[in-house]
Amino acid sequence: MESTGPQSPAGLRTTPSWLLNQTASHAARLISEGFAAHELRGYHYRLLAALAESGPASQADLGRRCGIDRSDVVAAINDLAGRGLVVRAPDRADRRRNVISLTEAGADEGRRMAETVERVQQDLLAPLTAAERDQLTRLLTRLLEHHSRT
Amino acid sequence: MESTGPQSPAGLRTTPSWLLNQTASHAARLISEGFAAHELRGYHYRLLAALAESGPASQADLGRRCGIDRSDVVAAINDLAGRGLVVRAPDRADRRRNVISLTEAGADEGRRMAETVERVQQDLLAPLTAAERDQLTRLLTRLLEHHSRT
DNA sequence: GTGTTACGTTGGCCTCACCAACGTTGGCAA
DNA sequence: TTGCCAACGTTGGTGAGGCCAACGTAACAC
Repeated sequence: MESTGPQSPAGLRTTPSWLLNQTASHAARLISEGFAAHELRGYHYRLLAALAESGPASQADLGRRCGIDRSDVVAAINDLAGRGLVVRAPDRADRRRNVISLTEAGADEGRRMAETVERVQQDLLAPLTAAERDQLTRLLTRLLEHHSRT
Repeated sequence: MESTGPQSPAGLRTTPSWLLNQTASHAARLISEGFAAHELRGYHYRLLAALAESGPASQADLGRRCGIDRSDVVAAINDLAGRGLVVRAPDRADRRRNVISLTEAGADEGRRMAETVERVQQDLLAPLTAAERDQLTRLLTRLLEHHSRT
C-alpha cells in the first residue's frame, strides 16, 4: 500500500475531507482486495445485496436502490448473469423491463461476500473500541443524512 | 449529487466502510466542484500545497510526499507548468532530476485553493458541533495512523 | 568498470461515477 | 384513437483517482 504511505502535505493531514478520503480509500482497498477472491467488484456486491434484501427487481429499480447508473447496471448484471449468479428475464407485465432475480449460487455468493465485508470491517476498525466505532458510525451517518436531504 | 440519493441496500447503510465511502465521495464532490472554479483538480492542489509547504523538490519527491504516482506527477506538473504556476528546471547537481518550484502565481493559486478547501470543510461539517468535528478528526486520524504503520 | 538503483517519461489499465443518445414500450390526454 | 411524453434497457463516451510495466539516462557502490 502505500499510497498514503508517506505523508501528504502536512496542511492536509488535519483536513477532514482529506482524512475522510484517505480512510475511505484505505477501506476501499481492503474491500476490493477482499472482493478479488470472489472475482467480483463493488457494483456486483451492491446489486447482490439489494436483490437479497428486497427480492427481484427491474434494472432501473436496482440502479435507484444501489445508487448505480442505469448504464452501469447493465454491465454489472451482464457479468453476474454470465456467471449464473443472477437471472435476467423479460417482465411480461411490462415489456420495457427486465426482471432480475438471484439464483441459488447468487444468494450464496452474496452471503460469502457479506462475510468478506464483515472481516474487512474488523480489520479496518481494529484500533477502535466498540464505543468509538459506534461514535464514528453515528457521526458519519449524521453527515450523510444532513447532506442527503439537501 | 445524487448518487446516494436513494438508499442503497439497508445492510450497507450501517457498514462503516460504506459510510466512509459515501461521506468521502460526498466530500470529494464538494471539493471537486470547488476546484472547478480554479480549473484544476485534486492532484494539482496537492502538489501546490506540498511545494508551498516544503519548497522546491524533484518530481519523485513530490510524488512521495503527496502519495501520487510518478507517472501521474508528470502530467499534473505539465499542466501546472503550462499555466505558469510552477517552473520545471533541470537539477544541475543531479541530472536525473527536475527541480520543481512554485512561481508567484502558483503560490497565489495555492492560497486561493486552500481557501476553497476551507469553505468546503465548513459545508461538509455543518451539522456537527466543534467537539464532534474534533472527535471525527481524531478517530479518522487514529485509523489512518494505525493502518499506515502496518 | 560493472551492476544496481533512482529518475522522468510514455502508455496502458482498472474502478467508480456520470451523461447523452437511441429505439422500444407504456400510460395518459386530447 | 391518436399522439405525446415518460420510463426502460442499451451503447458508447468522459473524467478523476489510482496503479503498473517498460524504457533510456544518470548516479552510485562495489
